Amino acid sequence: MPELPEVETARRGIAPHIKGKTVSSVIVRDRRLRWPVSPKLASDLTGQRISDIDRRGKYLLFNTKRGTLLLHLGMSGSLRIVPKTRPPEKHDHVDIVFGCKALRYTDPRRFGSLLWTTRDPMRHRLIRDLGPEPLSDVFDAVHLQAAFAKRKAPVKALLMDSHIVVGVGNIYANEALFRAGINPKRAAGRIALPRLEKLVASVRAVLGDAIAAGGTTLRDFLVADGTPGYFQNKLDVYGREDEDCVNCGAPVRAIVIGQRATYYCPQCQR
DNA sequence: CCACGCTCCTGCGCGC
DNA sequence: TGCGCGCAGGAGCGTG
Repeated sequence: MPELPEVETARRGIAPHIKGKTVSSVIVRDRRLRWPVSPKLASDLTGQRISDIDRRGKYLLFNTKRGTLLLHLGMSGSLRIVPKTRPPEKHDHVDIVFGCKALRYTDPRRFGSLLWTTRDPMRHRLIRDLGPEPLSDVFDAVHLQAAFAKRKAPVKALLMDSHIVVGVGNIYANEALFRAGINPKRAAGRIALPRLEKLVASVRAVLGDAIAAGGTTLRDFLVADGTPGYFQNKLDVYGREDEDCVNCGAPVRAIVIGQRATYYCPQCQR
């Protein structure tokens, strides 16, 4: 499941291959994604030059003079640079062709999306109301304090709410709360400022570490596939039910919050 | 405004 | 070894 570090790694991986390049054609083999790929996508995109690739939360924004392609990898989406003649495999939904190379979008579970917009992408309804980037200065304890005020929902659920802060998926929410020593069930509105500061630092550290790890394993190009891959062996609690807490040795507990698997140390996290 | 639950989908792990 | 069941999960959206 691509989370923000994986999306950022994907962005950095593909950008050198397509920045400044002009789309020669678009092949849509399977329109079925979270929202059906528009029949007009090919004509909208063909002939456009990709000026740059931005990221907002887990959305990648492929900017052109005429409009922007908003791309979300969903749960199982991935992007690869392939020779345009490489035969497609199962779940290869879309090729965006640049000369002899193609940017190939693959998505078995079809939770991803490709949307074309001619308006200011920052005003697009999917982008407009997103919370701050977790690695920016806007994301700080005071912001969390305001967003959490009077909220009784578990802090983990709100930490994963993209309207409060973008890019913190299930795995990193678990990890950040562990590092901050905060119980994931705790009512968000009942966490004092100093602990929110610790949470902010933990979110930054967890995501920053993962991006750095992705950067170091970046090969000839990139992937954004399944699990955190390169980061997997650095997980302290996620997926470690009944194993020893790396901090105190108590067994890691697994519960469900908001229908999502939640792992924490009942000793270290209060 | 807020809380919560439903939904989409397929690969994979597990139990038998 | 094979089969079938159920889980996993981002995030938009509907409901109360």
